[in-house]
Amino acid sequence: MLEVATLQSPNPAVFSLGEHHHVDVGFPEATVEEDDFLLDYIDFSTCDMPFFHVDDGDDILPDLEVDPTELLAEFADEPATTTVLSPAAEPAPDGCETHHGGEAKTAAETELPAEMGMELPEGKGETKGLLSSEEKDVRQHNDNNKNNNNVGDEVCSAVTTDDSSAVVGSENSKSSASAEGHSKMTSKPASAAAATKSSHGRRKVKVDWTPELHRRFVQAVEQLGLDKAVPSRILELMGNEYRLTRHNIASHLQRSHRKHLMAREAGAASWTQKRQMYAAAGGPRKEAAAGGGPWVVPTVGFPPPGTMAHAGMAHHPGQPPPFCRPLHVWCHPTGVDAPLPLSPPSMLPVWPRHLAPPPAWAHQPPMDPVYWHQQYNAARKWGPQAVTQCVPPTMPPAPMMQRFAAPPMPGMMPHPMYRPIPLPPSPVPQSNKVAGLQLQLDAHPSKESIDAAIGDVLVKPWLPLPLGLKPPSLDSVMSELHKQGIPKVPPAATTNCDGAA
DNA sequence: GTAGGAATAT
DNA sequence: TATATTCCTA
Repeated sequence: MLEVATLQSPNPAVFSLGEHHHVDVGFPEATVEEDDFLLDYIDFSTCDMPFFHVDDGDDILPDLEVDPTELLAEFADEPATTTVLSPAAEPAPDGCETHHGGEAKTAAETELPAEMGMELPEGKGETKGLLSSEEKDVRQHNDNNKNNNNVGDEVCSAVTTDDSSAVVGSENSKSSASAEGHSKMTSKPASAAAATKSSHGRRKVKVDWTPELHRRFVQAVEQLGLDKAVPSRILELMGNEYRLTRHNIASHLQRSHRKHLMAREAGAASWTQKRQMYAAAGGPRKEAAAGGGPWVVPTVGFPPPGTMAHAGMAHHPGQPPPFCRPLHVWCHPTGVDAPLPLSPPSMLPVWPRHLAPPPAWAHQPPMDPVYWHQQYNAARKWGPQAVTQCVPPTMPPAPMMQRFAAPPMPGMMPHPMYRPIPLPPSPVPQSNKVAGLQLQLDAHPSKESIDAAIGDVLVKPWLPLPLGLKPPSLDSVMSELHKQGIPKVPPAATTNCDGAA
């Protein structure tokens, strides 16, 4: 028998936006709070809603894009395969046996070692020039899956999604053993069969990155930390229940990152424009009387609209600034996880109303050098764009407005965050001289990294410094931090992550 | 040989 | 546009 349970989420994913968030996606170690919190880690850029609202639980597996007409046409050319594959003609116990039976007699199978399913290289490693009947088999079963919601078929469809899901190993091993045992005609693991099918020069069946799948992906990225979020590791964390390949992950990662950066740039342009408009207007506007609500132009640079800090930039004076999601990580391409439209987009807080205020950690960054090392690496890998600002849910008691990312989750890598550094006088009056602290990446940077960061501030349109003002010196930064009670830089942390002092 | 990631193809 | 595939590099 092929494994079935692993191909379905143990518990149907149920999300709600109510007061008590029932979040259960069957993701290991994910408690309700953690999971929910993870969602809020994600900068939905345009997103103010959790990734998705899933209550059907049936659409967990990646959908496979199959054109039935194409299948029919293909099968018309291969009668032998067609007859074997017909579920009606051969109602296999698990819905897959017919599938494997069909491929059993192909030349492809005879050429393939039984071990292929354990680790089939994707891409260039694919076997080429094999027969295509098996792939067609798979496709037909995929089609059946969509129509029948058959568990067994679901297994098959999941299998077809991938050719080398064995990266994780354990589950695949089970699958292999099952596949081997379930049919005399199938000595090959299910994934191997899929590999065969996808190895005729024909493109693999697309993985449909459903919201659930994407969410798992994001969770994995979050868990790993941006600097360690590489396809193989992501794949490990996601498990192989979706039968994804490293290339699937890599492709999605690449795409997501690209979108992320594009959104950043677009937002940067938007922000620059707004700032210019503000400058032309001559100062903060008071719109409360006009019914539009008061807002102030930020005193420090902010990421583009939709990012946390951008949202945080617009808070009512004297009131706690809205909390912002710290990590700008990718909405689902379909937009199902996209936020409700903000109106005006940049003026609303993004901290979910249904959530309790974040805990106190939001006000104080961890001082663990390892942590900052990770932040540094993340910034190095993803660039300063990957680092976003975040404001605490409530104004901290200290006369310093710090903006830090979400707290390190148990067992999770924390996120890049900004640290406060003194900000030169801003166009907006500051009641406190440290109220305009600008946040900067890397809590304990080397002087070089400070300079680099400052340079970035000067360069990045969304981190503008007032014209004619010079960035603060390192000494002034440290002095101010010391005044505010922030521990001095640990010696070990004063070096950058390359170990250079 | 393998993995990551950019570029390119579909 | 989303995804797969290829190619290059480390």
